[in-house]
Amino acid sequence: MISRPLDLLNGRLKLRHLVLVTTIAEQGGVLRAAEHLHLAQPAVTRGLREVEQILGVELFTRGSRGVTPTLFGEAFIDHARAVQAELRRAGERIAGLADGTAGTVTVGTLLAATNVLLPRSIAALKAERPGITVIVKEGTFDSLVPQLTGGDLDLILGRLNPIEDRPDLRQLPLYNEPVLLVARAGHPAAHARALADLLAYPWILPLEQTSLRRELEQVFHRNGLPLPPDRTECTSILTIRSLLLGTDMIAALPALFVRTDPQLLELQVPLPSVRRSVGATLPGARALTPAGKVMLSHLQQQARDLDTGETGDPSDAAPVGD
Amino acid sequence: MISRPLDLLNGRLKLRHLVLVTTIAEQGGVLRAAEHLHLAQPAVTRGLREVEQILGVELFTRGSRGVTPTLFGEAFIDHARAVQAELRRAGERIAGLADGTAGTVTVGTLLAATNVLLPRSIAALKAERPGITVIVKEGTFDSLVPQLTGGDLDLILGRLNPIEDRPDLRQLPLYNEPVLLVARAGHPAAHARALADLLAYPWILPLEQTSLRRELEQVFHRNGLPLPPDRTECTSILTIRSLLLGTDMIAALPALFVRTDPQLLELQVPLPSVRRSVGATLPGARALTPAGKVMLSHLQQQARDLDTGETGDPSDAAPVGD
DNA sequence: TCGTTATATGTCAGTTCTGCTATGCCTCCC
DNA sequence: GGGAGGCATAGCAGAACTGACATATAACGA
Repeated sequence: MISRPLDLLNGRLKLRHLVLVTTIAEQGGVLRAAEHLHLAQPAVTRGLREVEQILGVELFTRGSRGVTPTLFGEAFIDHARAVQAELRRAGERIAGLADGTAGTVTVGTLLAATNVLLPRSIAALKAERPGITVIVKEGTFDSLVPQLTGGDLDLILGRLNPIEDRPDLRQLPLYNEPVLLVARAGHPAAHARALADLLAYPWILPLEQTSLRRELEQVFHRNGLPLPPDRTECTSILTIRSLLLGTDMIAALPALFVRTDPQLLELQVPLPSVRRSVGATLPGARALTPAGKVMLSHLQQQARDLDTGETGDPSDAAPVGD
Repeated sequence: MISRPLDLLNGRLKLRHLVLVTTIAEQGGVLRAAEHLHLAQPAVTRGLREVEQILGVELFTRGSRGVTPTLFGEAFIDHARAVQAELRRAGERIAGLADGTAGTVTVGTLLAATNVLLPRSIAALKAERPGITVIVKEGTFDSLVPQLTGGDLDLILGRLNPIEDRPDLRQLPLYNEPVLLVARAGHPAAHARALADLLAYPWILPLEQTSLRRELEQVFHRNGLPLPPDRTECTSILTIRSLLLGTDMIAALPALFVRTDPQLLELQVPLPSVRRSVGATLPGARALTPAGKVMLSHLQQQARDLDTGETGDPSDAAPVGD
């Protein structure tokens, strides 16, 4: 007596059958369903009989004033509605992913962009597309690149590193932000003008894996100076700031950190040879996801705003290469 | 930039497309999917392109060692799987409803059958088809009939009432169970042999709407007796039992109540004219649901057991236990 | 009893679907 | 640089699907 559980995926059942059944149920009659679907009545009747034949049960009892669902009809209508709802969701999801209304963008960030550019861009993105999930992963360039090529990251944001040896990456400059030497307000070397005058103080340097560190080492080297003997290596920006405020330490930090913090002092020793271009590093092969594109466009917009806000100072034009 | 949310129910998308996509995803390649579906490879390729054209996005990136889902592919595959799962459930549900593996049966019950027949039948039904939900509604025949014809009940179980005036009902006798006069063990009238001897005691009678009440009145009438002057009307079996045990009241009850309760005493005054047939009342028009049919078949089986058990040895109509 | 309302059935034409075979074009791997 | 594996494309024939029209049938109500 127990029949086998009906394979509805063998091709006989069509989606139109589901639409048909739910429409008949909603309209309460074959005729009304027909006009609602812009069909002639026999087409609807036949469609209904097809479904009933496929299922092997009667879905509606035909009355003289329309049709009413049977026990099976009630059950099947539920499932038919569920399927259609699922397909509607699928459509919305695909459309959302395609136009960047939904989706996820994962941004790897170096120190440079995290202070102003990234928060502003996220805020702007969220204002326009609340459906996009943003994930931020902090790290060094070397630790983020494998995640980028592996597909875990959509883009890396930060001071642009040389990538001549990485043809699978491409870079997109966003704005220029000089690196400044920084100390607390009231630091004894506040008015120093030469790098040599700062050697005696303790320094906070970036980790050796970072390109900023390498560039700083070159700065000392070109000036014929050794690295400062008293060194702390640190990437945690909160730690750096506390150290700066609590001691006489000196650090090299992106300009936007300093200029948004009244307790920090910009020293008058420029670092002209340090690359100042901040931008996004993207995978060369893979195309950006729609959500990633939207994020990138906001990054570009916010970067433009930063640059124009900064044009009062004409001294920072071209990045220095080597 | 925001596209309209993709109508996937306009007839272009087919269920086979969904199967196609999930199979390709599972098999990791068009070719493997093709052989898994017993198709040639071009058919699969074309089907995939159809879906992609319908959705307007690429679902798989074609590689040289198969295909891998894109962002959209991942999303769409989820929904496609959900749809297929829903249809599988629909198939199981319909099949279950059709063969009585699932579903609901709602039984209206009068006093008579509730003690032994119904519990046993429910137990047997549940043992065979745990998926069937059983709902029991107690009431008088008159109150249950509208629910039966209205579709709220599948059948009414109990002492059969005359229904000559109801052509929209039909009855199915199940077994015979006499109505006995009952009192507590040790009742002063324990050995009375005539109805007249019992008139002086207080009686519990069924409500006036019930047919048993009418038949009892006829019994008194035929014996030339008035109704007992001291009367309580009650249908609650628990109340009746307590009253019987705690007082000298007399009641007319189905035999199976008395014979399964050692504290109750069967009086030696028979009621031969009271109908003894217990059965099911069914709607004449509507067909029984599958679950209803299964319930009815168990009722018939259990009724047969009761009848044979009673012809062999009337004393051990063992209760189902509780 | 006759019209009204609704569903069922038969027939038919155009279109789409669905499968196939044959073949082309990549990319990776010897 | 030539297989081998794997996806894309073209063309085609038969099956099915999908729709319409005309008409039959059933139930209800005035």
